[in-house]
Amino acid sequence: MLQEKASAVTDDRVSRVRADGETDLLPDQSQLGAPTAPSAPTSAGPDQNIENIKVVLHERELWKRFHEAGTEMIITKAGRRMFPSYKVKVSGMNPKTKYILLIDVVPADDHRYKFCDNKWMVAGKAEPAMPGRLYVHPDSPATGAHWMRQLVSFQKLKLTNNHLDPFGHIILNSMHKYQPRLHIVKADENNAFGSKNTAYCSHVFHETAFISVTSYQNHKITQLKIENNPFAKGFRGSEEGDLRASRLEGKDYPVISKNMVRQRIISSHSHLAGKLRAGVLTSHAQVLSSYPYDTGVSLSNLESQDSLSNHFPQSRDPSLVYHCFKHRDNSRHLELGCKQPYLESSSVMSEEHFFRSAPSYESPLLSRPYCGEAITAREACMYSGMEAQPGALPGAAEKDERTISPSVNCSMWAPMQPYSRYGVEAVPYQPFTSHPFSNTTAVHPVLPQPASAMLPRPQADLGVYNSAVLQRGLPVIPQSSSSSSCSPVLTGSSDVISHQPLYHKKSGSPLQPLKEYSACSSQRMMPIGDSSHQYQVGLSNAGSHWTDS
DNA sequence: TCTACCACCTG
DNA sequence: GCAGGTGGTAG
Repeated sequence: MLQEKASAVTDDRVSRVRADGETDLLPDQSQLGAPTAPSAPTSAGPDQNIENIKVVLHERELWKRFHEAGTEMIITKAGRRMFPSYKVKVSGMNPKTKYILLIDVVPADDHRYKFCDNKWMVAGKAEPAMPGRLYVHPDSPATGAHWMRQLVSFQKLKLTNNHLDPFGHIILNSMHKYQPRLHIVKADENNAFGSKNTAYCSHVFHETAFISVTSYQNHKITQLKIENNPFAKGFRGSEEGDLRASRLEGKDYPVISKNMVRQRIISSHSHLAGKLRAGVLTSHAQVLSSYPYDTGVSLSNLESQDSLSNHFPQSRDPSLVYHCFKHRDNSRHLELGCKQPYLESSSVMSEEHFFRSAPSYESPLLSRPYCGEAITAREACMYSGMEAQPGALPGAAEKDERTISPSVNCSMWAPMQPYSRYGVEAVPYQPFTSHPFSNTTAVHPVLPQPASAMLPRPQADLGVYNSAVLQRGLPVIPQSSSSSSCSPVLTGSSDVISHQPLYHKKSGSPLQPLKEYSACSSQRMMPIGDSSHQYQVGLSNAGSHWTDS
């Protein structure tokens, strides 16, 4: 089900994940001017060659076209797919090793934007981050051979602005900038990760960054979508799609849409105003400089190309950053049963400041009291084990190369930081004290009640696999158009949280993947389909900088 | 700014 | 024929 036919990806840039640890590896430090040496992905351990994995973004040229115009992604209550779709070509995997591929979408910065004068501008502080969720590829876990055989498509991933989304879609705030990230996790013997020697790599393609909107702001983006998205074909064939609009209104002549009128007016006004003000058209310079998290690192060679042309205020550099981590912790067995067991969703809210600063999020879903420690914990990660349930996932057997996860229960929970912050504050190869995806240095054992337990929906229980994990886990701040990171080794702090059940399930509510819900008569459960692959991640907020609004 | 609905389209 | 993905539009 994944993937459409594999197609050439020659135009895509290969992520610089190099086994030899060459320049492709761009640890944070290097970006910050620190010594780069040690950043080589820790290839510690036998068969830990996850750092050799290369990922090429499919249709990179298309992504770049969008990026240059300032990519916008529609978010709706029901969930909207991304276009272009996130598809990658993976190579360098061990054909027989099982991997889990997942995506998370993290804030690119802590700003809220507005589309003004035909360009995006910072419009204030970002809203508190939405509950972080992960989208685990439906084929996970699968062997390297499986992943490398064809394109890996995440086209079914959906974005929503519904804070209480019951479908497991990735929740975002409108008018905020986000950065999707791909994570490749080496599944352990139980088709999960978190146990000893678990390693993962993260890949960030900066051209996939976007601003979430409820309706398109930039007409260029609208046109790019119409021109390239097959589902929007009905809007093609006439001057800027106006003819179709006309037809919809029962007219034979083109009708100029509000959007176009607005943009045309804005455009001309901007053009004029710019000339009047400075004698030249406005540039993005001021916007660029407004980024607090701009590392100020030299926008190197690789990146500047798009940062200059991008309509987004750029906060980082487009080159490829690579980071690898290896989870050493033996103490805990963190399982991600993508195919089988879906993890119960963990609480989305993990930080006290979140509640203080963002009361609006205190929905019934999230308002459960947390224990003090949990509240203060900024980087808590949680893992909880669960009974194996082999074969629970229908259809799993059909996939020859994939294995059924005997048991799963994994949940990570930590605050999310704006993506770009990593470049500024994160320490690249800092040993993980918690989850592989977490780059936090401190993990607090206490966890809040899972908000998911109160979710009135099916996927609330699903794998929620907190991504804060991922968020924190990606230390790197890619300053390049694409970046990768491999985890050094997780230093076993996972057990710190391991003894704490992440979920407090209602009795009778099995911790299973949503997929199974369809076959399960358990209350609150209902079939959801693909969305089950989207996991809730920990809350994303991280710091005081999110506190506002 | 956001939502629900629409006609049109793909698969 | 159907389910579901599109952007446009009214409100």
